[in-house]
Amino acid sequence: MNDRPTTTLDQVARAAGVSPSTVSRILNGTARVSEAKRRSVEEAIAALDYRPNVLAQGLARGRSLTIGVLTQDIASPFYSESLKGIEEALAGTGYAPLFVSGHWDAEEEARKVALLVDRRVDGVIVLTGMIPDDALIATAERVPVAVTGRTLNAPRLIAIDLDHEAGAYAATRYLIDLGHTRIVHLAGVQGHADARARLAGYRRALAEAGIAEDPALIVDGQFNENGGLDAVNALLDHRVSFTAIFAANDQSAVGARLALYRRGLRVPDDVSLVGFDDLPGSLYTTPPLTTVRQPAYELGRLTARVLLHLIDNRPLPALDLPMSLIVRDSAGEPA
Amino acid sequence: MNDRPTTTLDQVARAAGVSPSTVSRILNGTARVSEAKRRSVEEAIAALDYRPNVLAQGLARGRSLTIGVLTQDIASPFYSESLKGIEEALAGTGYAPLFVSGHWDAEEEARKVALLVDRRVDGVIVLTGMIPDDALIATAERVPVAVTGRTLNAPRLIAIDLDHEAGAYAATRYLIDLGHTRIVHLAGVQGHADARARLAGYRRALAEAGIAEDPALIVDGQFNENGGLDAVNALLDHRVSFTAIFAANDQSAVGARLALYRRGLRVPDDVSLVGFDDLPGSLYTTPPLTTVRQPAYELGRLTARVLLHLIDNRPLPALDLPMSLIVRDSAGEPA
DNA sequence: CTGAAAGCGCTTACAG
DNA sequence: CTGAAAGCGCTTACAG
Repeated sequence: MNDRPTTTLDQVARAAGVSPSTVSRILNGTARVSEAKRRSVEEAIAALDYRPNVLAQGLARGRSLTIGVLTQDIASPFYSESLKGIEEALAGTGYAPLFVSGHWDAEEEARKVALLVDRRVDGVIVLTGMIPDDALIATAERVPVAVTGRTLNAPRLIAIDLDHEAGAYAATRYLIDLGHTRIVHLAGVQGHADARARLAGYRRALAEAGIAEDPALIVDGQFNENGGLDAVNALLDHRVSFTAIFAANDQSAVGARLALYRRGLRVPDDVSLVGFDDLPGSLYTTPPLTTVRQPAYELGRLTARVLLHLIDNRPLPALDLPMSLIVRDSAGEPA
Repeated sequence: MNDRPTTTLDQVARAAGVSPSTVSRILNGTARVSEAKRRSVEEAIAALDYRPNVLAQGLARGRSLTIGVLTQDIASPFYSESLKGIEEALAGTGYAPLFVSGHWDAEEEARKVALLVDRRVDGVIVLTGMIPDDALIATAERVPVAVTGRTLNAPRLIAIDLDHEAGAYAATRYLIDLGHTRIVHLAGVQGHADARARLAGYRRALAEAGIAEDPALIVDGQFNENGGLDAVNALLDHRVSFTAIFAANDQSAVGARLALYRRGLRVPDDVSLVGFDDLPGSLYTTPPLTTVRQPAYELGRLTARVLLHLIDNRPLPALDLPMSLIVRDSAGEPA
């Protein structure tokens, strides 16, 4: 039942009284064709409502016109912005993105990448993830790959990273300049390179300001709302004193904000809060969140562009994208 | 540069000393094969690291093993939950979802659907959208389609809708039972069927309670944060009196909440607020949002399942999914 | 400019 | 059980 007869190039050729080769040439603008034939082919195409079979084209040309994209969670508020950027960069190029999710599991990521390769994608984009470098290098032997969130050098592979350490430094430094010295860091998931880099930036800012690091102030926020909520609850339960929180991402900042709200602590009057990412929703938290903006959309767009260049063997564009502190209303001077 | 030589089925056949047909049969378990040949083929596959070309399989079998999914915005917090449900339902079936975005523009949606058809997807899922019914019915002549957010009857097409009117009724009724009579409705985008149904539910609840409808209380929230923010600001500027807000979706509720915050109005002490959708983030707003839960994830999963059944001509599962009021902390009795 | 032919990498009746 | 052959719907050297 699945098949309604689709019209094929051969039928068009017959209807127009020309050879299939000619139809193909007209379709692809791949050679000069007499006006008469062109016209009759175009008429036949219109009359039959012919649309080329992209799969068949792919098989014949040796390229699928699809770009595989490994994200971690299709519904992630952060990465979905990057997906949007990828969509945008691919629009009008003939390439379609094929999205798969790895869920931060190295094995699942590897399986999903294999699935992309099985479908003969013309290039692969990997949005961070836990998949080991070697696996990436190995797949780059079959197909060009562009990966974000790590530094890596290999043939047919290009890695784009942002300076998370610098972003975290700027955020922490901002709080210090405001007068805070008891600054909590809601750390990200252990093992994530981003989480490590952000912690390092926090530490560097403290050290530079001559503020001794207090291990009690570095807690696990798990990169999500619930992690932030639990961590701040625990801090409050243990009567740890602090005047500011630097969260490793906006989601954990939002969780922290709710914990404070529940205890009757005001932001920023009682506690200052700074996040990381600048999710679309962070503009509308109460109060709007001061945060480090990661250009997720632009990152997606750039990564896709770079991959296209890599596929066509063209010289690559510049790869630098800035992190920037966005000052809104959630941080102020200590009470 | 794009092509590292990939090993083909023919090479496997040669290496194993059998015909290509046999290799294919073993790959697909489509016929009995002698143990000896099976073994040598399996060895050859392992030795050559052979992976079938899914595109070529698709061409030969007349099915692409991909399901086209038209969403409106890949980064929408609501629809991305449905995408996740679709992913989940398709996992392990051999089908891969191909996501495209229509951006609430009927023409773009039609173009994107055409793109899916060009790629010979085996089925199409349309997550609401503005594309007209006829267009959907026409594409159903080429490929099975499952569409959400509307009611429609046609061959090879199945429509799944939720009862938005009932959900809105429940929300409004809840506020009325709490004692509110001056209830603002932050309406959704004009022309969206969902928006109309939710407005209707609001009206029915008022009418049933004998509360006269005040046109000044029905304002445009545009289904997004900024719309909710602007609308509530305008209400406050014009000194319209109200004690509660029923927003047509959570995003506009969040914007409304920020407007109230900025004016120093407390939620729920001064103004009660109820949303619609139950986005993942609504659990973490301050205060956590009372809202009507739309089972977005389950909807995506069900839609994908139904489509698979349609493709295989199997009897369809039940299509009902409930809306439910989730009571959290943003609504209370009027001051 | 244009057609016949071979080929892309598979599958699947058709014979044995 | 298994192979040779034809076919899926295109593209692209190769000749004219």
